[in-house]
Amino acid sequence: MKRVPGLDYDVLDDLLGYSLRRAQLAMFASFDEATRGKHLTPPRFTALVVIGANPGLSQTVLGRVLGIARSGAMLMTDLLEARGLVERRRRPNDGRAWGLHLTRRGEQFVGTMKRRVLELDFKKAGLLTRTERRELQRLLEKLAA
Amino acid sequence: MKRVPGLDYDVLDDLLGYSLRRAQLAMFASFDEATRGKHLTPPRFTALVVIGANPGLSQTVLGRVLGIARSGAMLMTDLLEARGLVERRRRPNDGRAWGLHLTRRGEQFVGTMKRRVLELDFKKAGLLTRTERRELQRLLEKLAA
DNA sequence: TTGGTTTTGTTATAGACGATTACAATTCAT
DNA sequence: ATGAATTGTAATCGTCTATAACAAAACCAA
Repeated sequence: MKRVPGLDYDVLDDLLGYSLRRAQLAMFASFDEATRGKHLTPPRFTALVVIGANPGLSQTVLGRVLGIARSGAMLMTDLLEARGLVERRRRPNDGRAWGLHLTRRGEQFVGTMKRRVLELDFKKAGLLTRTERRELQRLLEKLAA
Repeated sequence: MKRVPGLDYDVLDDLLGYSLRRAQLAMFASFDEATRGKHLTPPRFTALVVIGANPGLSQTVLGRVLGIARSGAMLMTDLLEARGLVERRRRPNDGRAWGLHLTRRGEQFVGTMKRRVLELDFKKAGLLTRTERRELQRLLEKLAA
């Protein structure tokens, strides 16, 4: 979302929320570049990473992580399962919930994507010095808390 | 999107893009509080502010500001017009494009909303010192450039 | 144990939002 | 003057999300 030259943005330039949105769009472009052609989106990437780091978690928890309803987490799981990246396994102690796991192929895929996303994220953040980056992350954390 | 306790977020915690998203959600909550019951969204608010500050702009330019297609800018305009906040006026020198303007009611509404959104935005940003806020905005601008 | 409550996954449905495509009217350029 | 570009519009589609309802399983309280 390039700034339109010669346009008065009025109060928007004073809003932290708007600055955040603009910066986020810039980072989203990096994510896009890192995942081009892989049919990934930030939520899908988040899901894969979290499942990889927390094998066996339920769809309900996945929904909570992503901030969406259970039904949405289920559709997401369907998609990732259809692509052979994730599988549902029965839980021994709970017949209701599935446990989500990465398949071997999923693990390999996520590994590659993590590297590429990290790389591009750091490249874009390369506009900042290391000190600035750390400071930025600290301030953002403070806001989100 | 509250953090799920006891969950491993893996590489997500190292990604600037993810920190930005979390911070943005926090700010979005403020926006929500400021505009509760007014049927506003960030894009609608942006449209109203920009039309107010640049009377006579075209739907094409509005779309460019919002980062959406012309057809979407048109639907947005339809909505705001139906609510009596915006009106299309014929342009003397260009029979194709409409000029967008706030109605009197629109101006009043936007004025109130600007004050409230600014107020809540600053309140949320009150977690930061004035220096921190300025620094944060500077770093975000640098990223988005 | 039993009977009510809660949790989980699932299905169905609807709505918001944006993209793409195609088209007519107008303007622009050469 | 005529072909190209711009603008608004309409129609259609896809993606993502929410809500509501339901069955199966687990939990809990007496």
